[in-house]
Amino acid sequence: MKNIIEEKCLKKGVRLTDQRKLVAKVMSESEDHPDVDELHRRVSDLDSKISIATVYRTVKLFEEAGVVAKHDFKGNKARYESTTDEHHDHLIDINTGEIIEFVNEDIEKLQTEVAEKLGYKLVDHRLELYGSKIKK
Amino acid sequence: MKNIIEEKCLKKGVRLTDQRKLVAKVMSESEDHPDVDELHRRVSDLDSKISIATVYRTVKLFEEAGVVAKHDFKGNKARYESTTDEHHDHLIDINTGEIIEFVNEDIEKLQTEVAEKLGYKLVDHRLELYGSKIKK
DNA sequence: ATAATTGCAAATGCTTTGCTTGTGA
DNA sequence: TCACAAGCAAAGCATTTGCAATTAT
Repeated sequence: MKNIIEEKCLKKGVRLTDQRKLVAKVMSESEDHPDVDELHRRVSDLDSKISIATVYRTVKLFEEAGVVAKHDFKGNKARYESTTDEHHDHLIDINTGEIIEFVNEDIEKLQTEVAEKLGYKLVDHRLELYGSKIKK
Repeated sequence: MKNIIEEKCLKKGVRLTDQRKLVAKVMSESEDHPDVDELHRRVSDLDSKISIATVYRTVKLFEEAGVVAKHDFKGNKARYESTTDEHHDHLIDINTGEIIEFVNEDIEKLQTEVAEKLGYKLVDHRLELYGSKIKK
C-alpha cells in the first residue's frame, strides 16, 4: 500500500517533514475513519515522540490542501479519511458506529437541482444516513 | 403567534417552569435558527436573570422531548428550531449564513432505498446543502 | 415536605495557540 | 542562515455539571 497522501502533498507543494510523512503514511493505510486521538495512537507506534498538537496541525494542513477529508458525524469528534477520486457519502450504523460509504448519482443530481431552484449554486453538501442493520 | 412549544410540552408532560416557558416562547416566535447565545440574549430581554446554563439545559430538554430540533451546521455552534410537522432539510448560504429550508420527497425516498440496499433501516439522516447565491 | 430546578462557577472535552527549541521538500 | 515546524503546556470555546439556594405542572 503506497503513501498516496504523501504523493499528493508533493504534487501540491506541501512541505513534508518526518512527522507529516508518518501521519500521511498512517492515513493512507487506514481503511476506516479515525479521529485525531486514534491517528495519534497509530502514529505513535512509528514515532513515540510525536505530539498530538502536531497531529492536529497536520490533519488541518492536509485538509486545507484537499488531500484528506474531515467529517463531523453526529455526536462524535471529527474523523478523517484520505480524499478519494470519486465522491461518496456515508451511512453510519447507529448501534456499532461502523461507517459505510456509498455513492448515489441520483441524489447528487437532485441536490444540484434543489439548490438551483432556490437560486443557489451548490458549492458543498453533507449527506449522512443513520441506520440500524436489518437482520435476516 | 402562539406558544406552540409550550403546548407540545404540556401534551408530553414536560414540566414547565417560568424560565422554560420563556425559552419556549422565544423559540416559538423565532423564524430563524438561533444558537444558544442568541436564545439567551432574546430570553434575557424578558428575564434578565436567566442564566445561560438554564438555556442550555432547556434546549436539551426540549430536544429530548422532540419539540425542538438541533442542527450542527459546518463550522458553527449548535442551532435550534421548533420542530415542524413536515420534515425539511437546509440550504446554507456560505456567504451570508442565511438558512433556507426545503423539502424534496425524491431525495427522501432515495435515501431510504440506499439504506435498504445496504441492509439498513434508515433511522435518521442529515442533509445540508452549502451554496452561493446566483445573481441574475 | 421534598423532588426538581436554578444560578453560579468550576470542570469538561476537543481543538488551537504562544513560545522556545529544533530542523531542513 | 532563517523561515518554518515540533513539542509542550496553556488558552479557547462550547457545553456540561456539582452544589447550595430557591421553587412549586
